[in-house]
Amino acid sequence: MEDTVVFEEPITAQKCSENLSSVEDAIYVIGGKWKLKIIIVLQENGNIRFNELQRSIQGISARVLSNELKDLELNGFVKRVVHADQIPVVVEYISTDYSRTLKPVIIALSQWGKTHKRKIKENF
Amino acid sequence: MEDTVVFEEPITAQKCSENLSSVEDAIYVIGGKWKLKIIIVLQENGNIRFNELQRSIQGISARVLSNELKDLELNGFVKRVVHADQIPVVVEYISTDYSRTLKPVIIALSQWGKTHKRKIKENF
DNA sequence: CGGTATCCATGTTGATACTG
DNA sequence: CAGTATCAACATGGATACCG
Repeated sequence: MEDTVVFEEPITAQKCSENLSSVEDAIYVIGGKWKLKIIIVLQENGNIRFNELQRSIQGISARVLSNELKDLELNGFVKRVVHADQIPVVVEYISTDYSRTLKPVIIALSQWGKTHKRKIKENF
Repeated sequence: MEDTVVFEEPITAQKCSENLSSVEDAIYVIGGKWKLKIIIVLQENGNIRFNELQRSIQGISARVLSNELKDLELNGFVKRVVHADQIPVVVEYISTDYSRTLKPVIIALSQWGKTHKRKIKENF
């Protein structure tokens, strides 16, 4: 009548409202069209400059990127580093340790996205 | 020239653009403020009616819920079941097997959200 | 280069009312 | 109950120009 082995966190009814609120919190900070993408590119590159970053992310405008970066910085996912010793001043963005805690989320999303794409292709 | 053991998908530079595009695909279908929440509630309940669902999801309006459900149905995450034999007609929404493939994503987001909330509290 | 300011088009949402 | 229609309010986003 009962599973003897629990191999992964099951989605139980009790857990679920908790789940819901945690997922809500997560979506609140890393949701939206761009945030995770920026975080991924930043993790890929170690350090990257504004225009380079903009070029890396298809379709984002300077204004939106600028706003997103401010947001991400406030929440501790990104660090803005200014090299004032160079002229013209060089600004670099780097990902933080905290942004690396998102790795499991990124992996899960990436894997799901990959199989989803496969599924979509099969249906045509 | 080939890895003999792959123990977890590492975030490497080569993998990353692939990552990026997969995550993009995922966000495209399950992104936004409501979709994942609806999916979670549906998975929790097995079957649930429209107004019940609306009450379960804090702050969503009937119009938005209706649109989201249509979208989710189109993408195979939700099934709309009409019990025409009852008067007035009862409509129930149930989650599909395909929506269950999102379990790892939900778990990852939920766990991250939980520790994030903890972190935020500590900083005050 | 690394942004910001402004304007404007478009999209999204909320409130309310209404229907079968 | 299970939505839909309508309209107004607001948010978001692109385009362009501009600045230090």
